[in-house]
Amino acid sequence: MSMAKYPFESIEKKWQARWEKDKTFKAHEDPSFPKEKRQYVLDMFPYPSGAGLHVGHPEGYTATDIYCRYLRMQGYNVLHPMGFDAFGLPAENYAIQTGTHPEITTKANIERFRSQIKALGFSYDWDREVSTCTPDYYKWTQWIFLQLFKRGLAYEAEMPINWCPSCKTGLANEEVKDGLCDRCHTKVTRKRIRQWVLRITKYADRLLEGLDKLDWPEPIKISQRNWIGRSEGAEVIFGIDGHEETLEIYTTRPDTLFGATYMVLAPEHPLVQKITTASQKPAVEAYIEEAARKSDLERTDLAKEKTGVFTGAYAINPVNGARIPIWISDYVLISYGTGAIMAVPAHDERDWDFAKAFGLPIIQVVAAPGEEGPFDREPAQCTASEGFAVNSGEFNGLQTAEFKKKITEWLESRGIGKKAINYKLRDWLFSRQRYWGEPIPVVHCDQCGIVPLPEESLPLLLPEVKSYAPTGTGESPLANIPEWVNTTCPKCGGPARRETNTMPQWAGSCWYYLRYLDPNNDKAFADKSKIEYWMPVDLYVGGAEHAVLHLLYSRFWHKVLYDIGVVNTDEPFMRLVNQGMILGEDNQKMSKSRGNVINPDDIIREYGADTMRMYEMFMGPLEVTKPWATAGLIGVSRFLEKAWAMSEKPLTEEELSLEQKKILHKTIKKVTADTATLNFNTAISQMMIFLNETGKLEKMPRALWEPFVLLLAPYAPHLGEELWEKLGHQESVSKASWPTYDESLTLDDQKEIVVQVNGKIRERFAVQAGTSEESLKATAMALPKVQEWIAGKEIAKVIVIRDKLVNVVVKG
RNA sequence: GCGAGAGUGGUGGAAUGGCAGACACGCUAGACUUAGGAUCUAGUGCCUUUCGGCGUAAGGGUUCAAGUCCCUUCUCUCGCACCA
Repeated sequence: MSMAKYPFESIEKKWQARWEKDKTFKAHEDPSFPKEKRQYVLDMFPYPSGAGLHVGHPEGYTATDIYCRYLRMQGYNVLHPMGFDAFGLPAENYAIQTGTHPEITTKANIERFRSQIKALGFSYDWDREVSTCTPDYYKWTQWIFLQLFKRGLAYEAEMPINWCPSCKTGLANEEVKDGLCDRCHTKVTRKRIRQWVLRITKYADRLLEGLDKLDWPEPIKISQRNWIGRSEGAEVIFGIDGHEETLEIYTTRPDTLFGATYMVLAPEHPLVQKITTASQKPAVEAYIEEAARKSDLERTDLAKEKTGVFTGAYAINPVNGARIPIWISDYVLISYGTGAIMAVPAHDERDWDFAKAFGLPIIQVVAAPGEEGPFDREPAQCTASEGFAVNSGEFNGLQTAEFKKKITEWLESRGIGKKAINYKLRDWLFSRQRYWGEPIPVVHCDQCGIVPLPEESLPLLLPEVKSYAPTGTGESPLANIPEWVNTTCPKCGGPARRETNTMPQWAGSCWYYLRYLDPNNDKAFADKSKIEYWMPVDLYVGGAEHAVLHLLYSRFWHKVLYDIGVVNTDEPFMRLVNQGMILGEDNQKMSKSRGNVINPDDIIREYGADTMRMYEMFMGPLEVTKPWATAGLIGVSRFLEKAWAMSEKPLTEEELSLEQKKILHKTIKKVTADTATLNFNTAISQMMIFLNETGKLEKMPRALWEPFVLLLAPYAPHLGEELWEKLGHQESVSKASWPTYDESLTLDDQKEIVVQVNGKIRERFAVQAGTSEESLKATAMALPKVQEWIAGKEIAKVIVIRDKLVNVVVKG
């Protein structure tokens, strides 16, 4: 007899319609749930691309969905929303090509995404859906910007920035990877342009410290720490021979001051023009020009030889009065520290390379512990490690750490230096010269300067434009609409011009988790009581690619909102889990060009959403990168068919046998523990074991089947509902209680004891659980096999582990 | 270069320091049936006729006992990358 394919198409359609109609998963701020019985479980919302949902999306979404359904059945009030990160370049680039308004494209894409997501049966509260591109949403993005502005955290600056010639917009440092645009992989160039910048550096320390209390994957925390890149050192002032000006440098190794044999300024350093001697001027100017032309990629190419030019000027080392040449080189960055360094070639790899290239002197000032001189010759190699001081006058012999402290004090007492802290983190370049983003709500007034729009006037709507093409001059297409640009100053009423830059895509996603709390509020971004009720987010699941972008920006905004007093915690996301990437069947990243893309729609059509969901969870641990295998999907599909077939068998009301109770309670225990810890693959495996063991039954006892259906329901929610209904229940299975287990029924009363001789398994025997060590030992020793193996040998000792093993250790 | 993570059957993957390979795919044989990605039964790490031996990237160590802990090396993946 062939097994009937279970009718997933009709079942899934039926329950999706039911959930929608009944608003089964609508979340209410019900005060009867105590704080610890409320959970905010958040997915990273998708950018609704034209390509539709990718198999990667359902992975994280299924994980949180199973977890949420489990929590609800455990008596939690759960907030589980979904929305769309809807501003962004692809829709705008499409608009440039076709003239279709990005809003139209975006809306269509959102429709498609929403229906694809709904087809997977996730238990979102769809009444809370948000899109970052709607005016009622971006009104509050603009409002937050105004709060940043008022606190001096948003400022205008004209500075050289990362410029993507293809996207025709500026990029934040975080959006540049290997010197290429993170989005289109075009080589990033530098461009000097008027920008809006957010003072994230002011929060560097708090962003760093806040990490300690977060339950986040350690690699993500490390990435953020590295990105912030806090370092402690000293600023030291060098005199310049024949000049009034002084040269300030930053170093983390003030203990190597005596080893400074030359200085290097970034080509852009303002002192360069002043100190360059007439004879060096042509060479210096040429070098500066060349450096300016280079892309960041060319400039930071490690493989390349060090380049540089002597300025003709000399600095005076404050510790010993030495007169040392001042060079310029592009290996020194204008944007870090003071844009100038003292070069200690003996103890810094970069300086060493430079000194070798230009024949500059190298003086050893740090010796390894135990190293014996002489120290008066040029060292054979560069070492950055710590040790004790040599060639450092009165400081000779001091350990590195102590020397650092002493010399910093020494410099400080003479007013020529001080302790200093630096960060790699730069302020966040926040403006984009593009159309499809939130307009920045300020005007430029000749009388009043930069004037923020009054909060009551928000949202400042994105106007219609004739052409979406970037001007390429560093201004957005908005600049081409005089009737929009020309306005009046809200302060003095005089003529003023609107800001034509827009915000980056990150702006909307910085705070969307707050809007879900109260998505229709037009008085505030969210009502305080609702923030109190749900925040912070208990579990946040998404891809690791947002390690430093979204997750750092969000934390920054959240801290600002906390400082203003409008949110209740200074961190938004307490626990973070990264789902691993799903590769193609060929073990390569899925991509159109490789032709290995799996479309979720096809899988759902052929196997059903429950199979799709469950297979993605069965593939392996959530956090791990793993390849898709449609062959493996069949195993899950068979399992669900088996479950369906089981439900077709007659139901009995008889008592369970002890064996049946045991497999049931073991299964409840394992599935409960593994679902709570997001170990879905092993939970599914246990459910398979359950069905394998009970599958032979001709009739199904209700007491065995009902709890199993409850366990299955979060994983295969449509089938779960159908099976629950077939059991005679009126209410949704999601309203039922999670089954409990009796610990004593999960334990075996017969144990197999392994007998080893010298650690090798030689025999086994069965025994009542809890049998004493003495008894186990006696039984084991008496076994003929064991006797054979130990014959004629001296017994050194016998290790006995209750319920597990006996290991006889023999000599000879 | 620095940092993080990972290397287990033909495949995806299981294993509080205590039976390596659960579960699933695939494969082999058989049953049942006709064509349903069927289903059911048995088997399936390698070597060996058996006894047994060997096996978790490689090598060493700790331990009665190591996939698991420690050291060295190799390979792969992902971040960061002249930040002084």
